[in-house]
Amino acid sequence: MTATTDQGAALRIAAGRKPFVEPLRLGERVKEIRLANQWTLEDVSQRTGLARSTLSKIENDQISPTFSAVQKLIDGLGIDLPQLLSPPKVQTRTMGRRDLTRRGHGELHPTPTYEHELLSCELAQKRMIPFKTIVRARAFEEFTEWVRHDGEEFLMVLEGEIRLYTEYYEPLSLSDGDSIYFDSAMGHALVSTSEADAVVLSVCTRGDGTS
Amino acid sequence: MTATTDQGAALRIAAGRKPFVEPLRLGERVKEIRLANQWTLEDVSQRTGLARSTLSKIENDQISPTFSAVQKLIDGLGIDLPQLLSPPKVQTRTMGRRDLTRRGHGELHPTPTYEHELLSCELAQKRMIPFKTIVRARAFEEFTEWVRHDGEEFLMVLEGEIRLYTEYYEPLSLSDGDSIYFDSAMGHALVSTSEADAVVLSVCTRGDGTS
DNA sequence: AAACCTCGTTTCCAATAGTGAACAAGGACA
DNA sequence: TGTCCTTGTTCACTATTGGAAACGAGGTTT
Repeated sequence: MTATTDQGAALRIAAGRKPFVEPLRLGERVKEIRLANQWTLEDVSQRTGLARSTLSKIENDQISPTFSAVQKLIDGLGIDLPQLLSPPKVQTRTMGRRDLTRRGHGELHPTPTYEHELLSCELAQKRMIPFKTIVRARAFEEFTEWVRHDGEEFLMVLEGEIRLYTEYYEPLSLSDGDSIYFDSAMGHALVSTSEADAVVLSVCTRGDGTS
Repeated sequence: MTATTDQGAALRIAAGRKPFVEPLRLGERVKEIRLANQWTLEDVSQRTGLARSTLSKIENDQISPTFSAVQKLIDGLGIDLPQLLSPPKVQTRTMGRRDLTRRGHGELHPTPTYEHELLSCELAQKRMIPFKTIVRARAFEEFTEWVRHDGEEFLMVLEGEIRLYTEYYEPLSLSDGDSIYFDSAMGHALVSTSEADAVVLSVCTRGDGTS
């Protein structure tokens, strides 16, 4: 009768991982979305190609839709599955944090070739890592190997002039105010080409958990 | 016959969003996972409570599993749905891209209060959005409402002096070289406090799919 | 090589999903 | 009030899924 008629299977499921099967009020969710858009069952039927009756039963948890039906739903409603499944939108969105760094008050990390100044290091869980770098290197030869890390990097020259060496491209000259965005898994290295050391601002994405 | 028998529905689907229905080789994916763990169909049957035969048919795209079956699959296999759906785990790690923007050659987006210059707009799929902004506003009152968007934002003052108003904090003054990192879902607004318009560099995280 | 496993596929049937039509239950309109 | 019209639910029926058992292809043991 119900959509979750499991009879004997329930026993076997016990061998599985989660003892309690998430109810996953899918129907409820669909209805929510439908009403939020002020659509009637007929409208959704048009959009999804599913019968009005079918939609009604899905919304009332009277049937467990076929996966192909779910597909029709998701691209009929113009949403994606995660959206359909995350029942509440309780995104527990961390918000309201902030972290100020006054000029010259970042955390210093000197290396032979660069002098890094980490910029917002009070904040622990952040998606970007900003830092100011004084480029000491004057020749590509000073690097023993490519600098390389997961994610992406944005870089803007604040002072002076640099030359950006990358693994797959010809070297590039950048002056004060120029900026570049690149995949940082591609080997890269910076040298100053101006008299004084150049200064650049970089922002890297954090190695995230999506992998 | 096949799992993707759509007949007339295809027409109506045209009214929807995506014209091409993602094949979504679900069966293929399941098999992949099964083999990766060196499980036999019987093993998976035990874990999921689905019959061997059913699993076989699912793997060979001979049937479109019921949503309840999919549920049994995901918690039987100990994975989550996104994982099941992202077809290849080869994240096709994009790498080797780059996008140079010379000073003053970004894409201009003027507003009453700000003058934005998008910085690396050639690149489509990127995790950060960098832009330079000339702050025209001189008073908080010029904003009709908080600026607010998902994700996080990093900001450094390049020229002049600004005052940063945020929803949950007292206003903050920032001078040339100062920087700040904050959750951009928190309402925020910038005004110039120097004689000339201030210039700031911002980098936002993209509204990602991790939700 | 015959008997016996194990694994994946296929077959057949019962259970259930999906459909169109019929059915209330409101609203609008005359 | 009575006649539409629209909306969501229920019904009767067909199409499809899901399960137990049969099957066929290797592999192992004897």
